[in-house]
Amino acid sequence: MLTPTQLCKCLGDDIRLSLICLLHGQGEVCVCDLVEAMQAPQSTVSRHLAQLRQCELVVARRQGTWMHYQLNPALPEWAAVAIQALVVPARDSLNITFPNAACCG
Amino acid sequence: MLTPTQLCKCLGDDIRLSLICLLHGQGEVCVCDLVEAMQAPQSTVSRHLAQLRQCELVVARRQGTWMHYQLNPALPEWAAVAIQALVVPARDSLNITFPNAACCG
DNA sequence: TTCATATATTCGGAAATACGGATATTAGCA
DNA sequence: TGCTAATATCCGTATTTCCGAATATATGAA
Repeated sequence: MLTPTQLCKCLGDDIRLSLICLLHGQGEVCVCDLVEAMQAPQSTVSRHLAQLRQCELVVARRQGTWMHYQLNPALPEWAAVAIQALVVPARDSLNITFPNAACCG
Repeated sequence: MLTPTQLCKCLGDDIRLSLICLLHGQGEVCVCDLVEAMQAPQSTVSRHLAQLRQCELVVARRQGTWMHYQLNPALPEWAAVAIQALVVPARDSLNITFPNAACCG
């Protein structure tokens, strides 16, 4: 089960926190969009997504060859509150911009 | 200035998060009490306190040979909210118990 | 001064984490 | 089947973080 220390470790990385920002309030997002938004190698993004999955901060759904990620809708209340508090300032400091197009329609 | 990533990095360690829990809602606490509560070497506790100071999560006040730490009362609002959300579950998962005595009266 | 106490810093080594190219896996399609 | 696209995993390396004994610093008291 998710502990506060684990949550903080997970969010204490620019790439992972950016991914959480991209997913927050967005419903499902496809990996290719996340890779494009991050401008980082695909293996790097995938590795960080795996870590977020491992901590159960996000959940994935396969649709054909695509994977759609979203924030885990069943987060513990305290975790949802903490994430909510962090996302707004993180969007600023990390300069998050959502890619305008969906790669997988 | 404190960024969300920095805050999370700081809190993503059992010792540092425990220190924050010990300070939260306690006013000032002396280092010797923190060392006793943590049951960790003095140099370890001091090093982590320095990191928390560096991020401005805590502030210190010298009184003679003693140092008194407290949560930075001027934290950005979002940081205060995030910490508040984390402290309660952290007290459970980290098994925080405040030492009954003050070493420095 | 000198000593004792409280705390901070240094430092070398161990452990954990991050990286990204290469490769493996999975699914759809011809 | 065989091919392609999307994603995940592997693996050697580089970087970061953590540890705690030893040492340094700062303060008060004798």
